[in-house]
Amino acid sequence: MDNKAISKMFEEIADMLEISGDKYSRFEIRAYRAASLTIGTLQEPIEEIFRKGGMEALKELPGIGEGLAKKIAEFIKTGKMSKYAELKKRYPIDFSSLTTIEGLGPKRIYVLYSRLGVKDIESLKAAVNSHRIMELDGFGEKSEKQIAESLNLMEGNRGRLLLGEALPVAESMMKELLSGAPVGKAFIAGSISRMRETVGDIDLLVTSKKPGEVMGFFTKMKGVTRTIVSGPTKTTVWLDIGISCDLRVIEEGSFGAAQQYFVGSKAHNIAVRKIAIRKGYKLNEYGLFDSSGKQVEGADEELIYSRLGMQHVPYEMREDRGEIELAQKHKIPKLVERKNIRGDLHTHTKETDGTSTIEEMAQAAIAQGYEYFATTNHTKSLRIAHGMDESGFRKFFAKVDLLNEKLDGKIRILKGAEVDILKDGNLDLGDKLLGEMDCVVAAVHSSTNMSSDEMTKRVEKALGSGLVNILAHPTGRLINEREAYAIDLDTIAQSAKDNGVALEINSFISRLDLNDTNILSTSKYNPMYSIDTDAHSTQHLEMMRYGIGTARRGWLQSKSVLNSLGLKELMRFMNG
DNA sequence: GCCGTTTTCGGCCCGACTGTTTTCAGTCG
Repeated sequence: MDNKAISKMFEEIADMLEISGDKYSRFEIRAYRAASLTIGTLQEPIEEIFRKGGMEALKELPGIGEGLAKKIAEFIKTGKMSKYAELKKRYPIDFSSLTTIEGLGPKRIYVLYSRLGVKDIESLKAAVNSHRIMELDGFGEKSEKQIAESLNLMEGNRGRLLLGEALPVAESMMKELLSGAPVGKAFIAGSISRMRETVGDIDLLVTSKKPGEVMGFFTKMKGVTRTIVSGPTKTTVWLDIGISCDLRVIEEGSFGAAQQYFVGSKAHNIAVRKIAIRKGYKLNEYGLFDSSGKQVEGADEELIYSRLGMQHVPYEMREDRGEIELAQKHKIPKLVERKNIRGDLHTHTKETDGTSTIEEMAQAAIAQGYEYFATTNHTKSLRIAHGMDESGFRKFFAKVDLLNEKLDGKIRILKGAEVDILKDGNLDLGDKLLGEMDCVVAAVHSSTNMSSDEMTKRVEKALGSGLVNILAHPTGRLINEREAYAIDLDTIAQSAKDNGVALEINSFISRLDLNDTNILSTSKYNPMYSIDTDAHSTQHLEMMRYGIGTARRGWLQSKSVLNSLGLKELMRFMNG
């Protein structure tokens, strides 16, 4: 994907312009940084956008105009960006890695380069070891030590964590703060609150009249390995899980404004603050202020949006992807919620690669408050997961029948399978058995490196079989591990709609597949979506919230969610 | 370099913390 490369280049161009001392204004530099943010957080490949819509489509992206669109097009077509190359010749410095060092920005990196020849991490390490950094203007003993520490930390840095890894940690920290420190309200903000699939740091927000005490408690909490910065309102610590955690302490009267500010995203906030300015206000984390400097809103987030003529925006939508305009028109959709979910349609048991029995899964699903759930074990060609053949399924289903009787309507277990879509598009179980099942989930698990054309045809054939109800993890990606396989989701979404097949939003923390942008882009075909956990144990049923978060990031409403239907309507869809 | 209910020029989001330059620039989010 070129997105990362282009985003990095724009950021480095900004860094180089900043130290060049040339005629460039700080606003021009800011424009490059804004564009870098836009492209870096884009989840559709930029070359795809360019291929479909050309220069015009590029210019529709926030912060991209004529000039930058040209540079992007140049890079997509030639693999080079002349502006970047020219500057790089003048400054052969690896800004993108050096700026990851705590306390180093372009200006100080340039000092290190011109005085000590530092141009990458290796030469920075050498400079630290020679103890020559502390002698430089603008540096001192502390700066050198901070750089040394940050270099050490780099080795253990895990980068962005999965949402499903970070959120439970944030929740337990929140609990510890509430029970041990003098705090009133407490709130998890940042990308976690927006349910982004990966998380770069944890942002916590609390109200307190004794900020000093709160900060003291916070820096000694479980999992905190060192304090990075510490002031009266803001403290940053490093956690043993390999990311940092910010705590902001504010007063009750500013809680809503602080929420608005720290939920983000940055792009959303900048857009909202511009609206505030146009209306004669100033918005910051302490409140909304009129031209005389008087606070007119602050405690309640909803009232801030309302004062700006906007509807309250659900956290998951705050990415500056069109939600600002919807909020101004009061047309924010009512997004799907946990309480709409009436069952889970993709789960496994011990019979294949799960670790819980069907009885345990049933009890756990009852505890979730579900009306139904589908047990969908793997089929025979997936040997690694001990996939079952026809006789295995028949034996298992006999057991399910007995259990359904025993449960006496407390929950309905639907008999199903996660059937492999074979290389030729055929399904990995006999039609007769598949036809008898309540819920057939189909998935690609093998031969994933075929062309987009072949893969699309393969999956289309399966969807057209009349036997499939749900297409599981449609792109096959594993976050931070494996790219999506090549497939044309537009064709697949249309085919799913035509064949009465639901597209899965797989809630497993390393999958989240479809992802938010996939949902946004396939919604125009109006297919149904099924938010499932792919649980391999009873605990995994808890992952439903990540799938719901992803669905909400894709602006999904419950009317498009298959498993928000009651059992009767669900069966009508399955048999239809 | 971007952008427009201030629309083709003239603005451009806002504040906290740190180290070191005795008054603030650089960095960060």
